[in-house]
Amino acid sequence: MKDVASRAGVGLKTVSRVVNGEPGVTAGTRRRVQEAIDALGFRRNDSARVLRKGRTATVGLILEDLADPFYGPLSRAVEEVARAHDTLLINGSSAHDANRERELALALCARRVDGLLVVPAGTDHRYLEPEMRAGIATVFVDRPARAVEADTVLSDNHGGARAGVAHLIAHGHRRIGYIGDVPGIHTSDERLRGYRTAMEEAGLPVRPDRVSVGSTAPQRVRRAAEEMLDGPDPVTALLTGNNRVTVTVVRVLAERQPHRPVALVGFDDFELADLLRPAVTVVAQDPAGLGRVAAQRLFARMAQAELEPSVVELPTRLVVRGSGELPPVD
Amino acid sequence: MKDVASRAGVGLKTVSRVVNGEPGVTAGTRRRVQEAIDALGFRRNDSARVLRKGRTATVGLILEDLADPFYGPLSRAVEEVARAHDTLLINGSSAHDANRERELALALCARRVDGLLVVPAGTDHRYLEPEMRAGIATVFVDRPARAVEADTVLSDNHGGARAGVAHLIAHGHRRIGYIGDVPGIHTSDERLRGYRTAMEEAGLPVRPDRVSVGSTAPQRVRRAAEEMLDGPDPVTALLTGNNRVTVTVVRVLAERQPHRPVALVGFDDFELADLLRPAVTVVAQDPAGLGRVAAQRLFARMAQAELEPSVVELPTRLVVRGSGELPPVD
DNA sequence: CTGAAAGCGCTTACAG
DNA sequence: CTGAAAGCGCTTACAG
Repeated sequence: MKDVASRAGVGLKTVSRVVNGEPGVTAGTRRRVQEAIDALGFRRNDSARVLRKGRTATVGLILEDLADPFYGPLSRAVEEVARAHDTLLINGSSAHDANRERELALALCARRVDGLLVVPAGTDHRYLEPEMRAGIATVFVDRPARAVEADTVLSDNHGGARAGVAHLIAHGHRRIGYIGDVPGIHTSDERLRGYRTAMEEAGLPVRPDRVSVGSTAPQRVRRAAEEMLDGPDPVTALLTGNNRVTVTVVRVLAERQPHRPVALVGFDDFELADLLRPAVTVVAQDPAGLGRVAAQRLFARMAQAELEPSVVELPTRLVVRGSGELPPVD
Repeated sequence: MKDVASRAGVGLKTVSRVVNGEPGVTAGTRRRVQEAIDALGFRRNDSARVLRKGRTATVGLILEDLADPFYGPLSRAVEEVARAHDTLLINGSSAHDANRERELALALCARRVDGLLVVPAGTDHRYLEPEMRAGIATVFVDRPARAVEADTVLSDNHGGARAGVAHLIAHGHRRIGYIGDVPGIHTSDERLRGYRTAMEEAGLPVRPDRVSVGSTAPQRVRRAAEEMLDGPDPVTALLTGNNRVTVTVVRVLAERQPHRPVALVGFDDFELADLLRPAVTVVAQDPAGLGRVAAQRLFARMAQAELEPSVVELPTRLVVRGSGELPPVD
């Protein structure tokens, strides 16, 4: 910038004005400066700009795994909102690891992102309190923070699971199993609670051998499903707690064809669910909606730091396709 | 940092040493500084650091759409390589728009990312030459840059499509159609070329009414498929040019069941392809491999700017599942 | 072992 | 309309 100024024979500030399209420069001067810029191949360094301005025009998004199809649309929706605010997005995957989440979040804060969106992997987010006090706007998505009061955008996990099980009950099922994710994860706990609620509302027993929570690794899910299907008092229907679980259970059921058909409702929609036979009935979340609403809240808070923390819960939607409407077969 | 120094009664440089864990500070001094840091809630500002150091420890990745399942694993693989180099990743979606690609790339360059990975949407990348000359390492992924010589990592699109069509021919098909993406996109052109090569090698005619390229919008693909299936001289097999096209064609074929079965090989693998009936035979790319290899090349170039530009082509893999082995039915 | 000065590349506040 | 000075928050190069 100094070189441009001396080459154009003007002051530093004039170059700055031209580069930023500010008024108060005669056409002639502007042209001379522009020529110097072109000749020297000058490109403004936004890092230096940031240092003076105090805003980085960057927000961070920490999620579990960018390769999971649930997070692609979520991240993309955040990006679109950020773009509308001329802001770039730094993505980071915690890989389901609380330490990695923390490292990433603090690295983003050290870069002074203007805002931070976090899908919590960890169970204690007090480490973010100093950052939030220091002015980094923070919104939690998909799961609430633990031990910290902050803006949060969730799906109605309890209501969705409850509706899914009620649907199975309405189709005559009484022996319904639940296979879900690791306990302690908010979404996982809420969906299990929804299962319990629906069962209790129908006066049905919640038997421990019909509830299996743990890793979503195919091996574990497969074993859990087989135990429920092959026991002495086998289930006639299943609710699966997320898309990873659903996919494995669909595989297990497909292998058993043309055995006794088992009804299935999956939490989370997935591509091609309608093309499977039977097509899979799901409780659909809106990942893009989660991202959009959370990002909008983030920018609102960035503009107005003194907002009261709010919790928003987005509705889920039961998508009827066939697998959830199979009648019970003993 | 100034406040910390005066509170601890030391110089600025000593604080810097403590913050960065550099040697040459007595334990007592270190402790005093640390106490001041804690008391004041000091957090180093990495933006300022960047300005002095010249490195931002950030790389950018521009792809088409983060919500597309092809790019999730690719982006994630880049992130892992970046993480191994203590570098953050800024993602940006061009949304298939050349102008948006350019805006994003230049915005990332203005922030002085150390490196840039680009899945080209545009057809002329000369706009990046000044940035590359100025020292921003750049690698193109999945498609080559136009009008610029640079590192490039591709899939073997021609070979993959050729193998897919040869597979259909080996199963007795002679009337084989190709439905692909917009012409002008490198991957699209190469796959079409692979189709032609295989047909010509078998002495089969490449008829214009059996080749349809254009938008991957379901509506267009559906019409293209129906024309080839319902014409006077209908195809007995199809090669689809990417995952978006495959999904739509699978839908069309499923709706026509139990009509005359049509063989299908899809370019790109997709989740649950094995659960469809028939399971879908595909030419699988390795999106994570593309991301990994490209990112490794990027960091190699960042370390050693004078490397000769190279082009790497990753192999594809034919995954036999059933749809590609259906015999021709007239 | 420790620190004062200069500087990274911009913008802000002010004066002319 | 234009520019010189100060400063954003660090690190580098050097001296003590």
